[in-house]
Amino acid sequence: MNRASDLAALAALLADQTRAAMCLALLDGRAWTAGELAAHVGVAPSTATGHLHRLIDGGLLAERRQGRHRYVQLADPTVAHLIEDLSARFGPRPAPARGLREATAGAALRRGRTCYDHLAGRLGVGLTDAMTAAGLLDQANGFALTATGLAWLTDELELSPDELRSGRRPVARGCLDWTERRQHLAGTAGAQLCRRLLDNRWVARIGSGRAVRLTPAGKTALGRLLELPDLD
Amino acid sequence: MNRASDLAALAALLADQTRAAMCLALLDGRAWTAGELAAHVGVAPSTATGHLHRLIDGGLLAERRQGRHRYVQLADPTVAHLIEDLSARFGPRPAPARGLREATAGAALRRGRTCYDHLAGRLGVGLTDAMTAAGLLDQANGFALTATGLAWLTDELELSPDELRSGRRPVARGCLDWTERRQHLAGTAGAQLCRRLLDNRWVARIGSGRAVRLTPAGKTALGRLLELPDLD
DNA sequence: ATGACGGTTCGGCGTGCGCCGAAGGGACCC
DNA sequence: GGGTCCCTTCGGCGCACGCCGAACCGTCAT
Repeated sequence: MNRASDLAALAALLADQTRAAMCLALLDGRAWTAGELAAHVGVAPSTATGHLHRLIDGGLLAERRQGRHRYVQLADPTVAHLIEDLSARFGPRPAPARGLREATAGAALRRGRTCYDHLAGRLGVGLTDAMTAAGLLDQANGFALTATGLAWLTDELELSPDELRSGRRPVARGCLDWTERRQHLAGTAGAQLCRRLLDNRWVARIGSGRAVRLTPAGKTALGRLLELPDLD
Repeated sequence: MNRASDLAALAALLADQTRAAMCLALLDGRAWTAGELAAHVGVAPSTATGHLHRLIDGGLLAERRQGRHRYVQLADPTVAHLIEDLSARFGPRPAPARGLREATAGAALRRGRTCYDHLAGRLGVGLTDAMTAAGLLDQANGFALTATGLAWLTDELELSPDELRSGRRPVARGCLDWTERRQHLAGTAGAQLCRRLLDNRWVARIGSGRAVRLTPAGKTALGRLLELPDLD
């Protein structure tokens, strides 16, 4: 009985179109100000304040006050995973693409983007497939790094073994992509890998959104380590 | 924009206490009649009808009409996983346990139960741990069967390899238990394993609910295959 | 045929909640 | 200090939705 009200209360946080749009925007993993979010989802600042209160009280969002700004972001990776999981129940949006500007932006997003803290889009899925083909990842019987996969991350990409297995978060887990309808690597391994590729400038952000692209340097460097498919 | 309304619409289905209670009841994986559900959650039959309509239209539930009865159950395993995932965000309910009857029922549930179509509770977690210790399951770098684990299921427990890798559902996946706060085996492997243990009468249902127990026969048989921990 | 039963449809009631604009309070800049 | 900016609180409006009881419709029993 009480369990049901907890579940209902949690679901109610996402059951409003405005709050849902806020959470989807925050899936980029970055901190937004209250005003930015209000403008992005198209409501008055006062309305946004109320929504943010509820989301923070419900534990989905975390806030950081700084001067006269109030930054807000997803409380932790499990929240991002929850929202991705829920979103995955809908088919890929064919993207109406009204103008050339939106069309190319949509195409860039489908090509590669960050999904909270790891890589998604064709880039994320392609990388995951390449790692699977190389025997680094086991996708057939679940979703886990193989022993060689773990060694590859620490030796070739110089990720810290300690950071990889920190906390309760699983090292490797699948995250269902809403455009590709395919699993891609998430978990701490996915997050660390994404960070390393960005740090190395093998992958770079396009503009200020979630879209990313493989740089020429990244293409050659990764090509030496894996059999990369053609990522358009 | 449209994506947000989809997400909100899906969440709205679970955002009502009555519908949430219905879904939690259906987590036992069985088909309930509309009247049973109405009585269980404490609303009038007419109210239940409306809720069931929405849940079915939203794709969370599937119906099967039979004579003057209308049976309803969760549409597919991904729905069960979704609800379990959401529920896992709350701590374990300490179970107020008003009377002896409820206390023992709660204890039985914590000891072992089915979670939609696989085993949970201490039994499910213990079995998962034993399989991990035996090198059948990799929990450290994700959640996947090892090659020997796959062979064990087909050779020792005579599960059909074809059935194991049928459809889009992953063979092995972790499901977070709300009493133990630990992962246990789900996915087709978890479902097939549960079915086999019930068929063998190594595990038996207690009464008509979700509670199950290890039978003496099951204890000796499984003890030959694994290093089973003490399951109280 | 008659009645019991499970489920559904419909109308009506109450309320919870999402929205806004106006007014107020800190933080920052000059 | 004055002005600007970001955010918040408050009051009020209106819609959406959850609830029930009454009436109705098949199905199954006797």
